[in-house]
Order: sequence, then structure tokens, then C-alpha cells
Amino acid sequence: MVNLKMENTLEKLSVIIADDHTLFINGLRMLLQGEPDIEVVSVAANGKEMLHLLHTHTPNLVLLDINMPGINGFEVLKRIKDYYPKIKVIMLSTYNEEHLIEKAKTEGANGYLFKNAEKAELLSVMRSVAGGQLCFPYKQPAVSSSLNETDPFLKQFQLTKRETELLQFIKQNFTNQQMADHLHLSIYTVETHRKNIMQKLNLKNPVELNRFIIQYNL
Amino acid sequence: MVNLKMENTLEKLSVIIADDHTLFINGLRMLLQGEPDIEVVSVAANGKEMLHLLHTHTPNLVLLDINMPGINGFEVLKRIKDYYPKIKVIMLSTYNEEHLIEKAKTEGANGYLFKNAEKAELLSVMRSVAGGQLCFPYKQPAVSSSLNETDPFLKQFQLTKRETELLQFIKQNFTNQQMADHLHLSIYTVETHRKNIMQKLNLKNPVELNRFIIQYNL
DNA sequence: GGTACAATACAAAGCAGTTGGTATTTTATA
DNA sequence: TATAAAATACCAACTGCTTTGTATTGTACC
Repeated sequence: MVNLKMENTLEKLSVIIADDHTLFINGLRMLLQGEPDIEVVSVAANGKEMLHLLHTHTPNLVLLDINMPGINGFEVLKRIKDYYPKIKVIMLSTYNEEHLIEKAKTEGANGYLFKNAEKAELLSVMRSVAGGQLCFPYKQPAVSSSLNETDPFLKQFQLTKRETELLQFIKQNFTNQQMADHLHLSIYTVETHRKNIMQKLNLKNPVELNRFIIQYNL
Repeated sequence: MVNLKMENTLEKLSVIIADDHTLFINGLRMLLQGEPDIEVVSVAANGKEMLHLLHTHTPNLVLLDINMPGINGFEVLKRIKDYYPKIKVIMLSTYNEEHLIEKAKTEGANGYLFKNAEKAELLSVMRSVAGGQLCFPYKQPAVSSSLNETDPFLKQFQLTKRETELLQFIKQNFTNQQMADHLHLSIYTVETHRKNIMQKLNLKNPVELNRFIIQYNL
């Protein structure tokens, strides 16, 4: 009898989701409703709400969007890990940004998922993390030159390989110095490349470049 | 007998969804599964897949994400309207960008939804569009101070009227000097307001602010 | 082997915005 | 009518990026 404790399989995995996109939350909620071992006990539209919820709820697992207004995902993560270290946290993000994954790891997240993940992946990561595992995306070895291949639109501007590579980092909000460090280049080199990118794309300032990147989904 | 044709109430609204975020699609699908009059007959992860699907399917309605890799939403829209003019199309976008809404209208879309829409809104727009209506987001007439009113999301940050107004100009890529000229203010005043905005929104540089504006549909 | 391009590196001048202050006037409201 | 908040204005030090230069090395191709 002692060893036949099966009750824990009946204990549902309680989950709170924090994301500012209502539709996304609702979708996720519906998606998880079909799972007998998972229960979404509450949702939050931003970091503040999330933290507030923790006064009254103690979920096993929190799905935390990184890009939330005000108190962003990482700040929430930090506070959860400070005050409720037992709660597992999976960070959610739209984009595959390596430094965010790294940050999530170092800040103590238990998992990391892209929003375009498959349902199966989502579930397995959630269950794994709840079971005490850490789940982070596999880091692809080579980043460079993937942009030109995947984006025919960009080809018309005839960016060089290096320029295309830099664009990837710029997209991820790296400063010139950070790119230089990361690629073991002089900041002068980075500035030169950046200058050439701006010229080829006919843009005038960092914000315009950022808009270009977002608008064309690079 | 002739007037008793009730069958059309039994005809489900057939829908195809195209979006590159699998999780979003799945969520949407689950969300719609509860609706007896709506049937998601297929989904596509990009524009190419979407167009391919139309060889074999003729849905009543297509939900089309604008930001898809390769063939983007607008290109798909154009082809649908050229070759299958009877199919209704609702464009989906993450961002509230007026020019995209305008573009959707002129390119012949039947509706436009933000991804952070409520379920009720989604359903009503889908049904309205299927019924032959055009549904597009209401375009705010006056620029200044309309932001706080129309965007409950922004309220949490408690921006003042002036700060909200400035945000509108920042969104349009005005420099501080241009805003100062336009509003007959000293550039110092503009800088102060801007400083306070950055503080309240917890942002560090112009690009972050820009991302915030775009990301949260301001 | 010469030409063109890519990649690298450097430097000075300048601009736009940030940060952290101070300070005055206007306006709402308790 | 106090009091707080909002709006305005100013300033200096600083950061990050842009612009306009120059210059060297490597590499691909005719």
C-alpha cells in the first residue's frame, strides 16, 4: 500500500500565463484545456498583473512572455525566482534571439519556447519543466548568411555576407560595441559595415533601420 | 415548401488560416472549434502554402497574417482577389499601423483584425465579413490625446496628455526639434517630456521606444 | 597580373537622444 | 486656498550612431 501512491498523477499541473496578446492567451488556454493533467488557473496581460496574481495563487508553472509592457518578462522572472523559487518559469518569445535565450538561462528560467512552437513541443516542454528539467532551444551553430538565403526580398539590396550578418545582430538590438565584441572585430569595422548597410538601404537613423527590419520581417 | 429553405443555416462557414506562428494557429483553431457555425478546413504556415491550398479548397473565409515570410499577406491577398474574388479575406496583424489598414482596404481585403483582439471581436468580425460586410478598425479622427482614450492598455502607465501627444509624434518619427517647432515648445520641454515617457515605460533608447510603439499598436 | 570588391581598421566632427539635475508657472482639486 | 500634479524651461555630461574621410589586406575573376 505504501508504494502505491498514485495520487500525484491526479494532481494537476497548475499554470499561469502572462502575455499581453489576449488572443494568444485565449488560444493557449483552449489548447491546454484538452490536457487532463494541465490546468490554467489564471492569466495576466502584463507583468504587473502577473506579480499581483502571485499574492493569491501559487502555480507550479508560469508561462511568461518576454515582451510585455511595463514590467517585462525578465523582471517578473527575477522576482518570481527571488520570492517563489519553487515556481517553474518558461519564457515565451516571438523571435529566435540567442541573447534572450542566454539571458533566460542565466536569470534562472526553467525553459524557453518560441511562440511558433508546435503544440507537441509546448506540451512536452511544459511537462518536462514541471518535472524538474531545464528546456531551452537548441542553439544553431552558424548564424551568418542565413538571412540572404531565406529572404529573397533582401537580395535586391545586395548586402554582403558580413553586412547581412550584422543586420541579424542589429535586429536583436545589439550596440555596435556589442557586435564588435561578439564578432571579435574593431568597433570601427562594425561602424563601417553599418554605414554601408544604411547607405544601401537608404536609411538615415537607427529608428528607421529598426522600422525597416520590422516592416519587412527580416 | 419553397420558402422553407432553412438548410443554409446548416452550412458551416469554412475558414482557412494562414500564419507562420503555429502556436497562434493552433490556438485560433481551438478557439474556433467551439463555434458550431465555423469550421477551420485547413491552415497554412506561409503565403506559398496558402496559395497552394486554394487549388484544392474553396473556403468562404481566409484569415491572413500580414507578416509572413516569403510571399507575405498582401501578395496572397492580391492573388486571392484576382483568382477567387468570392473568397472573403480578413487580414491579421500584430501591429496597429494605419498605413497597413489603409493598404488592406485598397487592396480589397474584407476585414482587418489585430492579433490582440478579443474572442468576441474576432467572431463578430468573422461572421460580419462572411455576411458580406467590410470590417476595419476604427481610425481615430483627432491625433492628440486620443491615444489614452482609445487604448486602455496605455492607461496603466499613466502618461499625461502631453506625453501621450508626444508619443504620437514620436511614432511618426519626428525629432525632438521638429516636435518642439510643431507644438511651439522649447526643445528642452520636449526632452523633459520624452525623458518622463522613457521612465514611465521603462525604456532605454529610441529604438526600444520605437519597438514598444510598434509592438503594442500605439 | 591587374581590376574590383569585400572585409578590415582608424579618426574626427557632429548630431540626436539620455540622464540627472533644478526651477518656474499653470491647473486641477481636496 | 493650500497642495499636488502637469507642463514648461534650462543645463551639462554622456552615450551611441552618423558622416566623411583614408588606408591596408585578402580574394575572386578575367
